[in-house]
Amino acid sequence: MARWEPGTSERLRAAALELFASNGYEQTTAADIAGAVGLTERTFFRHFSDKREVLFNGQEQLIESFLAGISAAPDDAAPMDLVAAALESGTALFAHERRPFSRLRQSVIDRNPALQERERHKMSGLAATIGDALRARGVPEPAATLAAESASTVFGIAFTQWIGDGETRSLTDIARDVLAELRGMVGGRG
Amino acid sequence: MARWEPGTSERLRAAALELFASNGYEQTTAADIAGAVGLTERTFFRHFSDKREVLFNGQEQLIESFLAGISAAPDDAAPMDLVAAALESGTALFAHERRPFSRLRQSVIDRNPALQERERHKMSGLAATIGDALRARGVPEPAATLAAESASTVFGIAFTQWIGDGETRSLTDIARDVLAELRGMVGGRG
DNA sequence: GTCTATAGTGCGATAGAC
DNA sequence: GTCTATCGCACTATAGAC
Repeated sequence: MARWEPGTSERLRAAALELFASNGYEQTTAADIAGAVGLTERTFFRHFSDKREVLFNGQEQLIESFLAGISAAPDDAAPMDLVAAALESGTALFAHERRPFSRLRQSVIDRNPALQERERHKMSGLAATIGDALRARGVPEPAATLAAESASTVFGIAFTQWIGDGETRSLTDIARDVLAELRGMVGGRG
Repeated sequence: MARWEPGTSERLRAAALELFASNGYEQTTAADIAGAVGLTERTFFRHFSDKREVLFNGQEQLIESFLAGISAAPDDAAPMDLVAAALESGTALFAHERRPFSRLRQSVIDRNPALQERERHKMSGLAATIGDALRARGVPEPAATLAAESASTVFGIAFTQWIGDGETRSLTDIARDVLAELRGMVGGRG
């Protein structure tokens, strides 16, 4: 019998989401979350560098998935092809069953400016990492940054649609449509 | 003779930038900044809702300038024409003389993750406001959001170039080039 | 202007796993 | 013995309430 249960971070995250959803983010202290899983505030901060992080940890695989799509693309792929490849791969993580969880989490974030700020920061980090991958493949500036930011923007818009009321399409399908819309809008008629 | 000096916010902002630049953001307390201009910590927080805000207040005219460009565009302008108009107008605020100040301010931000987070948040607010303006002009979704985010991205990339070492072009000229690059990249050859 | 709650840090002590 | 997760306590700064 272990002295400490495994998966402490996961349990803290689950408890945090639950408490944030029912009592509000600001009304929930770090000590409340820790207490809910039988730990102390100090331990909470060992697992998460700050209180917001408890809602944003575990996104590493999202980044990895975007990067995997880029790695798998053919050598002669244009920047926008790499964006498409990254989106195909990155959006595949969001299975239909995940929608209720994503909706709940987003509703918490949408009600708090500090959390929105952190969310933007994370999306920005995603774009930066994609940009690095593109530059590593030889995409020059400013194309690499433009492409990376476009991928992040398309993902964000698609995600918002995906968790929208009554939406049933897959995130991947939505992202394809949004990307097509971007191509049409920027490319124009000519 | 006034009871207190006018331009308190401005003096606090100037003192803050100076202290952040020389001592670091985290090493500078709100009380330090207030003390530097003969005020108390409490007064600092009456002028700025939080410590980071002291570096980001005063960007309202940037937003207004972007919106003015959109308002002035012809009725039949396409979304990307509106992006171009917004950028022309918004970038015009950054006169050459402002470069040293912008460089110093950015160097402070670049050295602190919390400030980068706030910066992203502000850029995000800019994109959201542009998006509102586009929707008000009848641009549908997701084109409005895509265009607004593109404007914000182009501005960000152009700004980074503008404060780069040895750069002499105007921000407006750089933004034009970056926007052209975006058009070329997304539009592709066809 | 004062008072207070909370976020977040630093450090030493403890106690199981190995 | 080492390693690591936890606790407990003291502490500062932010930020908001009064």
